Amino acid sequence: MPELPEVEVVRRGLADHVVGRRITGVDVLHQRPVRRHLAGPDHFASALTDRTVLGAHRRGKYLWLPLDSGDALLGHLGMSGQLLVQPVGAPDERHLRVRFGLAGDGPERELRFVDQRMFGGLSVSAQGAELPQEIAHIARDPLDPLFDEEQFVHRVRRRSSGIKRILLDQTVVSGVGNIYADEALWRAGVHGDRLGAKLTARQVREVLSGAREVMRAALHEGGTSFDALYVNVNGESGYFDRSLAVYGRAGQPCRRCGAQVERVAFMNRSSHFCPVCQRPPRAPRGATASPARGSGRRH
DNA sequence: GTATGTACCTGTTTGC
DNA sequence: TGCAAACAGGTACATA
Repeated sequence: MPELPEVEVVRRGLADHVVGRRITGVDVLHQRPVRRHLAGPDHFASALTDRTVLGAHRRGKYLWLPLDSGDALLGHLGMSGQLLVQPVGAPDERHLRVRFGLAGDGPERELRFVDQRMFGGLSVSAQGAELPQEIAHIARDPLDPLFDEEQFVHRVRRRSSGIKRILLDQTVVSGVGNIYADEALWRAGVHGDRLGAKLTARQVREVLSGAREVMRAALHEGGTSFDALYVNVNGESGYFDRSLAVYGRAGQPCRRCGAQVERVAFMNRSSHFCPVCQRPPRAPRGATASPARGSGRRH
């Protein structure tokens, strides 16, 4: 599942293998991945054909490729999207959605957008040189040199939502998904249900620091991979999943204290945490204790 | 402006 | 064995 490190790995691959090449043709094999291109698949294809890719940029989990037309190809991998560079004639992937012909130095290639679950998407943005207007609302990510840490602390502490939900809000901080939110919170020793407004500035900084640590580590190892749904442009998976502390480790011992990692439902997905290292907030007056969470103390 | 819940998707796993 | 339900989760959107 692509989060910031995975998307950055893909961006680097695009910078190496696609920038400087000309798009010779576009084949939209499924309409859903271009649903955000409101002018339709034919317009999407014609706006890209015979255009040269000038760069490969990223904001959070969004990628965009400025073109010599002044437009940009804007993309998001969603949950299962892949951008692969393949030789012409390579067998089609099972979930191949959009194919781009590429000409330039060396043999002809294809850029392929493969997406099993089709949460991802591609569109052509009219703004190529700068941040596309479609993603102007996406905040900078924690690894961005221009990320404003003080503003982040301020915004988190103004919110009365749980810190995990805030971390997943891409308008507050980008690039954090379910996996790295759990990992960052574990590193900071903060439970995801703790309200932003109830955290100290120091705790918010520790969560941010945890996010940076886990993202840097993942980036170093080429991204997280669980089920072959995430691969880089060469089709290679990352190996970071071996280093995850809580995500996907329910019932296994916490790597720090040995307590059993817990998994609870959260926003139609899962949260993983150590009930000892990350003490849940006290239930509001009148609320009953959640049996899934227990007392928070297991030793 | 903020908080919260849900639709969108498909392949795999789980349970009956 | 076969079917149905649950599950995975990022984003946009609707509602309060």
